[in-house]
Amino acid sequence: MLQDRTLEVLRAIVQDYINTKEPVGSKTLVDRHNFGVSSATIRNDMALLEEEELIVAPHTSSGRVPTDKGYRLFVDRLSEVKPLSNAERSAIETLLTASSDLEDTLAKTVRLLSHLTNQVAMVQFPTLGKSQVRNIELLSITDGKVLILLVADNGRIEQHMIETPGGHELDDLAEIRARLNASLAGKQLASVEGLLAAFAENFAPDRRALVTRVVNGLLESVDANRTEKLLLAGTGNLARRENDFAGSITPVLEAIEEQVVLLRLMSEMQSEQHGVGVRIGRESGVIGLNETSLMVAGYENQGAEVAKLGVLGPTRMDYSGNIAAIRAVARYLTKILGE
Amino acid sequence: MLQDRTLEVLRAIVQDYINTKEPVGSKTLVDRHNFGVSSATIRNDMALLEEEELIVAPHTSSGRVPTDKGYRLFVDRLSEVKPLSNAERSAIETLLTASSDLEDTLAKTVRLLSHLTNQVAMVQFPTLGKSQVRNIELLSITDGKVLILLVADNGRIEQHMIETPGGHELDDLAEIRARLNASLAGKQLASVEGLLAAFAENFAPDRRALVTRVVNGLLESVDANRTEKLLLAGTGNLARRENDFAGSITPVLEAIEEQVVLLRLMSEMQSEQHGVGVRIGRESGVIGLNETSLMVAGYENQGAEVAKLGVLGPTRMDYSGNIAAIRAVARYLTKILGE
DNA sequence: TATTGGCACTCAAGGCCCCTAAGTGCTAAC
DNA sequence: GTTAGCACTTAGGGGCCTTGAGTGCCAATA
Repeated sequence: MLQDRTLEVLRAIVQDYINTKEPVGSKTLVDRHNFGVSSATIRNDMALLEEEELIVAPHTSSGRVPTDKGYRLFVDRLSEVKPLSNAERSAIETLLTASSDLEDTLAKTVRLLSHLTNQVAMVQFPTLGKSQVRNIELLSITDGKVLILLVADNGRIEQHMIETPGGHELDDLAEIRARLNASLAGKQLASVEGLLAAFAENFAPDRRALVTRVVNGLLESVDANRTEKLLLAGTGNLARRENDFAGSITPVLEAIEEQVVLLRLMSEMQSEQHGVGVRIGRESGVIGLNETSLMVAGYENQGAEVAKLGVLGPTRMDYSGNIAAIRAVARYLTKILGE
Repeated sequence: MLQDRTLEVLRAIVQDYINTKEPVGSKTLVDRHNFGVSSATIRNDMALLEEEELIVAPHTSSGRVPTDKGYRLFVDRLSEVKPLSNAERSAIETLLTASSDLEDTLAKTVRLLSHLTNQVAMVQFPTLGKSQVRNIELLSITDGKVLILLVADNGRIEQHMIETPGGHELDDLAEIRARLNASLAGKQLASVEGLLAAFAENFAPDRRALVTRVVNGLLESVDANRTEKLLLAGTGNLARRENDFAGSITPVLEAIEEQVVLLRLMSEMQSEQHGVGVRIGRESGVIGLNETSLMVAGYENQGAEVAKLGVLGPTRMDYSGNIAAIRAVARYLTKILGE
């Protein structure tokens, strides 16, 4: 087991490396922090840390750099949540104002988070999984087109256009709509598929084709919403930190565009430290994200976690500060969604 | 006036520079193309081109590179549209399939375009400017919330949530909806504001508060839609071409995120060469886009141009090939939207 | 036993020098 | 108008050296 001072040394290395961007050596370390011991002692500690694969030396003779494992230990056991500055706090409160439009609110949130952290920020749309159907509407757009509208109680609204080749009577639509709402309103979205299994059978045979089309469209809506949506901001910050990446940032930008991967990762991540989940470097298991860390926290609506938000950036990032920012934004978003 | 051969030299310089990424000199030029004259003659031609500021030498003694003005002349007078390969043609036809959902179709389009050109691709949503109101719906979501739905005849659907603090009667909503549709259906979106000026006055005083809220919400919808929407793909390609930028790609990524600027540029651009509008380097007047070129073409729906699509990349790009790809995609999109 | 000073060693980075390859402009001849 | 020839320029690469920050190890110390 590593001694206390040795861990302090690790913490100092992580912090200095994050600040200076330079591999940190024993001499500079004792200069900057007052450990009360000599650099030779620190060297011994560093040898231990290196043995544990918490730090590495890029070249035989230059300072040390934290490994993924080192960052992990730092995040898990050594970092304190850096309290937000007043400026940050007030930025959150002024920029993040309530709006009845969910998309507006989330767009503001993601921009705010990217400014606070100087990283790429991500906000997931509320998932429909646990939420309920509030309303279903069927709108006749033209003779051959019907718009299906699915309103969920998490504020999310999905629209899906279907075609009705044979045309459709307004009365029929109204009836289908009424029966759909009767069957589904207040029900869990996850249960919709089951509830609609035999839905078409209640209709006269000559209308079943239309009903089936509507039902399929609705199921697609539900499904499209299970496929979560993501808002992003601050991709420019990635280029600004390019030197933090050994290779190119191309694969990172590609992973970002391929939102599916990010969404999967976000869903898998459980909150760990201080309510924020962290994936460091290769922990994500995604090739393009080898050198990036993700940090996410959940936000709530009506008492239940509905989705996540977080940031993505090079492994060399300010974990303490970002954890604080993410937590604060998640809490504040939860609060204004509740209003 | 520049002679024919001199212009041929410019074309050769542009093409070689695009291919090799190296400043091109007189000797290599005569090696690669058979001009039938010596390198000394070419040198004279190059001196003329330099005088006209069509090319520059990065350092006193190395090959020449086209200027923005040089690219411009190339695009306007020297480039031929490179016919698409069969592979490209079939890629367009297989990837771009009709779907009744506008967003789906555009998302596919933008990805396709980015693959064809290896650049950042952009597709603008149909603008509402010239299009008409097809339908307006008011949906009661909860007691205090009403969802306004604006369906335009270009396939675009806008949703906007408003609050009704005092609650609202379903009958009232139905009446407002009916009268809104009576006044607005089939009318130009641009005229909506004028048509609604005195709309609230037709209602009993005790309902006017609600009506006013609905009208304001609807106007916001119309307005939100004038603010056009943009889909992007292929930002990773930007990083891949990073060496083509003297500075960082950060400002470019920022300009991309700040879609407003891009949208304004796209709207301003008129089709020039072969139906494709081109802005080269500083022509855009946008600081962050000094070193990038934009190329856009319009696509149509129901016989009228509804929006644009195009690509963005470093000024050193394959103009001929990209013009061909953009044209083809724009035409194909027009075609499947017509179905 | 943990800490320390001392020391020999390593190595990346930067400066310097020189050379080469590709290119240029100019001039005089064709 | 074109060309050969020539003197000149310069970025970039290779080689060489120095420097500075850092290391590991060891014997001495508290």
